[in-house]
Amino acid sequence: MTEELSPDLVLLWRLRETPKRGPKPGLMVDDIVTAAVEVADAEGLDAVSMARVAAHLGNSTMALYRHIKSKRELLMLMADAALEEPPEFPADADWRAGMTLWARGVFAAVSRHRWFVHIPISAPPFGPRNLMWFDRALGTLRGLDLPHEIKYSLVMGLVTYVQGGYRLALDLAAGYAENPAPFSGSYAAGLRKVVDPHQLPALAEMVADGFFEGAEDFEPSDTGDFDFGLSVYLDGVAAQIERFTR
Amino acid sequence: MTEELSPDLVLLWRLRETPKRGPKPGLMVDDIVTAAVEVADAEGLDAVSMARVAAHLGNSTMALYRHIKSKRELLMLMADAALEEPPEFPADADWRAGMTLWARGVFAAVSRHRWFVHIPISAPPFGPRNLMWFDRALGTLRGLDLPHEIKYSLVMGLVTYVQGGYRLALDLAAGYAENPAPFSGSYAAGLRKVVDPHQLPALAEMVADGFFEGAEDFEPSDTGDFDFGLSVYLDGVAAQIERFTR
DNA sequence: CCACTACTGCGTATGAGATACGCGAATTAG
DNA sequence: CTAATTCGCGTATCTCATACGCAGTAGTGG
Repeated sequence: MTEELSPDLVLLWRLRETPKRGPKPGLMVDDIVTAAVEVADAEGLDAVSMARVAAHLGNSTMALYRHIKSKRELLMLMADAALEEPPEFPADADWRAGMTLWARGVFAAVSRHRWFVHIPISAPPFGPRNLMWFDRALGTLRGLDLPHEIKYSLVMGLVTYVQGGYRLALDLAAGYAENPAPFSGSYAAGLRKVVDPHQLPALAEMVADGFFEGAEDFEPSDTGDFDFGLSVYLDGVAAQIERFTR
Repeated sequence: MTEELSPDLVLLWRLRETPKRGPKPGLMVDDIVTAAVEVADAEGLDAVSMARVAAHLGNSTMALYRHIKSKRELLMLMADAALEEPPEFPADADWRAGMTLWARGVFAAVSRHRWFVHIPISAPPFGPRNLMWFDRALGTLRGLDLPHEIKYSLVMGLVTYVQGGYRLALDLAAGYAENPAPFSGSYAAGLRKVVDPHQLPALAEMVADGFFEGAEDFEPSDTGDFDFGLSVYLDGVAAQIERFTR
């Protein structure tokens, strides 16, 4: 019954037993991942090439392939490493406080590793850190008498919303930092030029009222907008909980 | 006062006037974008290289650069092209029906162009189609006496949630199609091997109850999960509307 | 202590991809 | 006609991921 474990799983959970024969490895998977994370933190995900990571380690490019099958695998490992350990959640917090803390925790981790949101996802969460965060999110609903399926869906929604929101915020911030005025001076000025009140009535109304005027600054530290969005989702969660527990 | 328009804007809105001198162009921006979209539809976003798109058009690679400054620009144009025209929304629908229709419309468009969710966003929405969809979303809140800022935030939340949800769903489906059993047989089997009840109590509980057992199939046609998430968010919107209008 | 075996690091080579640069041909304004 | 443009595209450079295989190393069984 000791079924074969998949290579991805072995890698993510560092389950490979150290070989008896052969030379001592001068390099470990963790070293590679750490180096890749450092490169990404400093210069962004695009700067993470096998050559770049190897140089950061003082090794040659091809040495990495002894420990990692492909760059895809490296990215998968980075995605787990970026999430760090989730913080301790107070046991007495209700679900809403818990989810808010959870979102802030994700924000803290992602802020330190902004490239996280760009790693392509191709499989359900499976790394140790990913599962830890998933567990903590589920944990906020502990004690509530909800079907597993509802809990799961509510948490998946939370994950989706939080990651989507951070991705949008960070992308805009990065785009803005790189090119502060993509559309002739300002977003508002650009909109005024192309928005036709007949074609886009609702938008035109906001433009006319000057709503976009001050909004040049897309700093993600400006979490006000994001927090509001989160509270909207949490209001929805509250409604569902009420519906199911009454 | 005729301020200079930015190149991106000119390109997105096709505002460049046709030059008087020189040979007739045998190629237009729209041809290139259409070809790129066809390639992406058929073989995915990774297959979209300048060479591939040019070959699809029967032109040489470098010919494209006469019309497009960089691949980034091409992707930007593709992102707008993928969104097609939004459908007509019934005028008598309330905001909730409107947002639901909106989400379904996005789903329909994205389903035809699954690569859409992978195009990196680096600036606020500005293409004609993007603004059209944005306007329609704002339009669902017409007639409600809400501050612009609240409407804007509610719509941004909707966009975030819907795109995030589709991205997740499509990525998992793609990953599953490519590698149906990434973790020794099944997700459930893999989880059973690595989830420690002391480390991950909430998750372990679900695993023990067999919750993940049947969930091998990550088909995005399975919109039930997504619809539920959307309804959660819309419940939140309802709560906000109630708070602000009464 | 020796041969064997399972490993290690890494050099070389291949093939794709983006894109700078600039040439020569086409087209029209004056 | 001549000069001003603008077009298509060939050539070349640089960056990457990665297949392949060699040579050296450390336990192991004789």
